[in-house]
Amino acid sequence: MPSQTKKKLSSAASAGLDESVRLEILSAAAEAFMKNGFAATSIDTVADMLGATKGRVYYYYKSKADLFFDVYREAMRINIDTIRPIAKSDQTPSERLSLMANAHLMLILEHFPFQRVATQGIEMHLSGSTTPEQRKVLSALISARDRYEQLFVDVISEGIATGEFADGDPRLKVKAVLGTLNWITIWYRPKAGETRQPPAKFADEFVSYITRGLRSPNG
Amino acid sequence: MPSQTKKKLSSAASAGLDESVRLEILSAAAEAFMKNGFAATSIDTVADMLGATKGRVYYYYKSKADLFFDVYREAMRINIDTIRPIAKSDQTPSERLSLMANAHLMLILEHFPFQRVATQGIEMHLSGSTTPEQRKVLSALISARDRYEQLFVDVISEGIATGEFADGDPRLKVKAVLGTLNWITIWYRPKAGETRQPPAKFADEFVSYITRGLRSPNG
DNA sequence: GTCTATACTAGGATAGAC
DNA sequence: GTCTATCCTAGTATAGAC
Repeated sequence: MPSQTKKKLSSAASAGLDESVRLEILSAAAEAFMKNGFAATSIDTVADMLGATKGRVYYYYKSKADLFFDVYREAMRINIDTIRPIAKSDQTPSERLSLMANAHLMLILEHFPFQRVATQGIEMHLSGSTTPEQRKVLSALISARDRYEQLFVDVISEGIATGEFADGDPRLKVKAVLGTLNWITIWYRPKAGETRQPPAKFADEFVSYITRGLRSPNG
Repeated sequence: MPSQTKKKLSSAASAGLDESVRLEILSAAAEAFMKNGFAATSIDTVADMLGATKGRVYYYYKSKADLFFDVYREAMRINIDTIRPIAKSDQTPSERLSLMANAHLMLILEHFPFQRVATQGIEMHLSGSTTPEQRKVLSALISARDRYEQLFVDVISEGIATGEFADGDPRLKVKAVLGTLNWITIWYRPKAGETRQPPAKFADEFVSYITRGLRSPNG
């Protein structure tokens, strides 16, 4: 029996349902959240972008918050998967950090809507009015973000230890570094057409600002 | 006739009405917008914080957008008034820039809700659905922000010219600098009680990161 | 000037048809 | 699985009393 229009597949693989549909919804949602923020985005709008109606969205996600959370989770997954190998590679701390900063910047540009959502923050939304299950999800996401930042903290701590980086609190330094980069999601607006343009110009400017900012004066 | 409960005063001074009430509303609004963002903030909430009802707020502001705009305007006013004198003082570009960065950081901490609102951005809200009058206000605010950033651009350009700062696009460098600082409004949450604590620890960390980041390698 | 209605709409969420 | 129809709440904004 070939040619069944893809049905549930192995119920094994499915925490959820049709994976490709889920991703389609996810990226429409990311774009909507990027443009209008969480509160101002309606499920109707997301559905419209898919040429569908609410029904479709609510079949995959039981609430707007869940949808938002899943966008955030996806962003963190991408980031950790990309940056971790660099953080763990065997180069000097300052070499690794340059590469990490550069890669993070590229991730921002390539997955702009997702990264923008990630910077909107999650704590602030749904103040108080969250269900217990959502609280659990929320804290899982927060700790994913912390794990991501920890990759940077570790490399910077090493660099301080070797004397490559200036003394100081590595956690604050990470905030400085990620602030430099994540702020891009606030002021930069990629033209609709241009995905994946590599604006080498500003990548270099930012990365060298960061590495100089960290480097020890007597390094 | 003494002891009139403060009435309209000289109608000359009043673009608006009672100034002190307006400021009270403004700072309650700033706090609400900081916590929940524009869309998720209701006028009822703002009124509650004042121990009043909507009526009071709508007497001073004809829409939520106007209220938001006024918070933003106030933030820019504070920033420009504080930073401009430093930018125009007669010290070396790198001295001035350190002072400007430090002052901007202090402004963030002292007027946290206002600064947080300023970083939420204004363009994004009310996409499309704005009245012509609001569009005018909006573009006035955007140009206030641009004037503020220009203070930094000018100093950095000078510093590049003198060789104190590394070569590169001054506009990008400003984004890097302000990103480092403004990002604080995203991750930092001041304890309810502590206004005006001067966490000298992290001020120094950030300011020296910034100055090293800008400085010419052979400076 | 501030309050208490009240009108009006957008939008989250669900039920049930197909 | 997706759609249509509907419920229901929250929240903007206004009118009119005090």
